[in-house]
Amino acid sequence: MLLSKLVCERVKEAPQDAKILSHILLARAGFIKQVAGGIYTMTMPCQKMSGKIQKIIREEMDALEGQEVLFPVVMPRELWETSGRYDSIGSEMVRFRDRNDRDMLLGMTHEEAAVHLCKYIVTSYQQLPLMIYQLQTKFRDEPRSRGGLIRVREFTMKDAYSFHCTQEDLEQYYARVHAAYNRIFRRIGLKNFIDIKSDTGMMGGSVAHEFMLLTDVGEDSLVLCEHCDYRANMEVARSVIEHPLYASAPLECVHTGQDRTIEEVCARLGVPATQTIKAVVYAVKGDADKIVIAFVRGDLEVNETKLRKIVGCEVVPYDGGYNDVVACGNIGPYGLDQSVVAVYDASLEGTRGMVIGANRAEYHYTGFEIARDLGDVTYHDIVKVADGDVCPVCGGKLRVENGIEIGNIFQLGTKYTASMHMNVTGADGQTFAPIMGCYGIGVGRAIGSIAQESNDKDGLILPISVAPWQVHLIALRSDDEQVRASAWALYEQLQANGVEVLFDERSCGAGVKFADADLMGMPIRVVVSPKTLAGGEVELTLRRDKSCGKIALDRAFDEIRATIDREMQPYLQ
RNA sequence: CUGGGUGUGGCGCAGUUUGGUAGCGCGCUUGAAUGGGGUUCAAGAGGCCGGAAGUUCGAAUCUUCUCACUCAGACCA
Repeated sequence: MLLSKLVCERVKEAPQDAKILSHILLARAGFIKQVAGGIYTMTMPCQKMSGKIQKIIREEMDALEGQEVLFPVVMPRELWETSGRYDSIGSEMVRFRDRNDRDMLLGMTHEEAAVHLCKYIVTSYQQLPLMIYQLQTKFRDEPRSRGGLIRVREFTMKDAYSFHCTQEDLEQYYARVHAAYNRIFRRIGLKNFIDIKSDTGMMGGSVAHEFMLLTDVGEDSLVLCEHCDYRANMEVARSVIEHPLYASAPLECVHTGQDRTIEEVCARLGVPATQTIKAVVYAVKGDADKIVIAFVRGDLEVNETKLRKIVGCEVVPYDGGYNDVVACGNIGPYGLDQSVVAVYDASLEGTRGMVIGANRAEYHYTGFEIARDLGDVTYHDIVKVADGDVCPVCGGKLRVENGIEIGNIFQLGTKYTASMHMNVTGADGQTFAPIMGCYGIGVGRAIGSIAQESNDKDGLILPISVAPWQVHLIALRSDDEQVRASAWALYEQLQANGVEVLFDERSCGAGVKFADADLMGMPIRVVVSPKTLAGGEVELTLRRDKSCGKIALDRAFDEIRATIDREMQPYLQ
């Protein structure tokens, strides 16, 4: 490819709206161009990179006996009603009507389509296990896209669905996919990634893992143990809560004035935050009158994902102002309005001598003892793990880090096969609903992740396994007849022998060419110039460490090929 | 959805307070010089100032409405 013809504008200045490094670099290198919020055109280099990532994914999926299919992007409402998700998924799913006024939608995931495909074809246990997968554009109307390719509304995704006779078989296969995912991410050149236990969210199911690239700009919080291999998404992470026990005291109503926050009340009463009970108020989504109050120890934070699971519906922070139920912010478990749903965190079990809101303006109770004053209540784990907490597995210290989700795998169970009545006849002649797993990888996000992780001050450093071109050939002083002839000859020889070359044959200055090459990040740079030709040589530089050497012109092709082979080694399976 | 910000040649921005029909840098075109890290000089091309309505003799600038993008939060396989 000739750089002069490539539709890919490199710019010095980052777009105003690009905040994170991967976005800035991909935009500056001309790999992406925004069309609308969260919607991008990928230029040729980016598309080639996407293709190489997809190829690696295909190889790994095929090695798991995956069958590549292509599900439709547009599906009718009825298909999604069979699983109940037409109603349960919110406005992130695009719905529209076709010309016959029929309700349609854009698929954001394809469990329904996968079951639809298999339920009519797979009727015997002898056909299981099987896995089907696709690489396809997904559209999700994200409430807030951001970060260049990291979080977009339209993107290419690999999604895979497996069907099994037994849970054991699923688990065995799941482990194989797990290993394949590690290979995929390693082969596309990611380094600092891990897998963690995760919430199953709208997918349903029980066991799930997310693959996370560790980076400060990650949107997910991860809890990692420094001593053992306990790793979990903040949404599901647990920790051991220390239990300071305070002296028992009679319940007493005290005036606390305008003090409402834990800090203010603690300061006034001279107690530590661990001796208070905090009330966090939520409204049930879609039913503004229904209120959920989460009670946790004063020093802890509520994990809304955990809370959501316990109350069984969506909750959002309450902002309806103060009223009889939400008395001036002084809310406490004692004498609480019976109309609210109260959820008690496990950190409160057995506590005594605690300070709580009095459900009355300007007053708190002291000496609250939950078992004595409230009787039997059910405790749940609804708190957020904090940095430095104690690991629930080994007692070590937990660390909180940020990560980008680059892939996920779920053990779905029979949620879809059962609701959609997929029945398979077993060896015993009885029918059963197969157990499913599903597995996703976002291709565009992988590109963003590579850009985020692999770069230096001059630009991208693309792993050779996914770089759009293996070689960035530069002719310096292309007005020089000898340079032009040699560079073109080398370019044609490389191309003719299957080496992917981006050829900068423009007549501009050396600085411009080097800057472009550094920014675009091809792994191997070859320079032909009057200087190198004077010694009968060309120059070969590796982008990753800028290590540079001269090679004889007549051996250039072989050297380049050998370098490519050597550089590819770490990325082969 | 809540709260901020921004819309002016391809890109990054100034001009808006105090109305008088657009300016800078980069990029682009042409020519010359230079020739291993975004080089220099000269000459050009390119914008109905996001959109609509209004105020005014006159609007990028003032008023109202609207759209888009964006940041923080909420949300999220």
